[in-house]
Amino acid sequence: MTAPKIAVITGPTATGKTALGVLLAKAFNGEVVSADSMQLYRRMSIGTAKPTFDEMQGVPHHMLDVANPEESFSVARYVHEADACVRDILNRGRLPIIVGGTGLYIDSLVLGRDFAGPEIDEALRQSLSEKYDALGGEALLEELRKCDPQRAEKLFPADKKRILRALEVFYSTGKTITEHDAETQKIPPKYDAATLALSFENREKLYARIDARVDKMLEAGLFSEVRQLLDSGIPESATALQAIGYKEAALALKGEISTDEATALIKQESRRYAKRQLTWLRRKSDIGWIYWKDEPDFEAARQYSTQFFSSHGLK
RNA sequence: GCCUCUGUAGCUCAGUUGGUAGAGCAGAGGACUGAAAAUCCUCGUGUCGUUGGUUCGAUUCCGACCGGAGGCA
Repeated sequence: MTAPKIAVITGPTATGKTALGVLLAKAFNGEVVSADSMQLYRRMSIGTAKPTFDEMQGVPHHMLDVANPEESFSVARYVHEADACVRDILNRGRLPIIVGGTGLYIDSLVLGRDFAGPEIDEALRQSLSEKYDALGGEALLEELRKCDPQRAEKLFPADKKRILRALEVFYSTGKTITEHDAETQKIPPKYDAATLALSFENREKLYARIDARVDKMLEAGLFSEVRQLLDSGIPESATALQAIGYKEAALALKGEISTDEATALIKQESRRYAKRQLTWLRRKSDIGWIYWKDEPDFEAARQYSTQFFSSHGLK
């Protein structure tokens, strides 16, 4: 039994993934499955550059608007729901094209990762968090060292999230996260993905494009979108408010920083985000990279992509 | 025109009682298995404005010049 073939289009933010995804979906009888940790929230469209109705050009898109901003989402839930979409598309004889910039989501979906434990024990997470805040990172890292020295070795005291998660996995399943990871690594990839990544030949071009897109978002009404979210009473701790553009706009709306400062911050954070995305992607060897020179050249990309997908057995 | 202050890393500045210099920010690189647009780790050579002088040795002291800020006329 061989893994079903699917396509993936990824790359840092503002490189034209959405447009290329639609273009290829039309060429390959495909449907788009978004892999974006923020576009999946409803009422967050401008700041997440969510594809508009026109941009979709009739191509079905999945995993957009599947959660409310006040909900907390997770990779596990993404894999669960996105995988159902992918199977459904395959069953209907069409090609699933995963489009997005959230590397962890893409990898987890493609590899068919199974996450440790049935559900998050919110009470346990909460108590560990309080303990971390009270005793400090070194103390919790020491606690982890006693049950999972290998994992503790890799973590730094300040990495609260990962220390807590490692402890959480051990306390709720009795198995260390190291053991769990080793087991999931043995599982063969669930899908045979042909992965394309978009970027620019030089960093300045990418950054200029990001800056320009932020300006467009502001013109399109990012601030009023954020205002509406805040007025709807979503908690400040909501994952959705960690989105770049939203957290900074929220600060400005509360009067803590000026709109100019917010704008500059949004641009800077977006650039840093793109850098992290590149770091994530660079370690992967089996990616077909498309580097734009000045502007995206979708005709050239279509040719390259068609060839790339064909060589991976997609048609 | 005169006086005072000032010119050190992309930016803001510290410092060297004379032995060629260091922070924050910016930036770069990396990690990443249930918050991932999140979270975390690492990385600082630059004609110390230019040019003369003093000195074994000057970015540090002295002079001139150039640029900036303020004050007096």
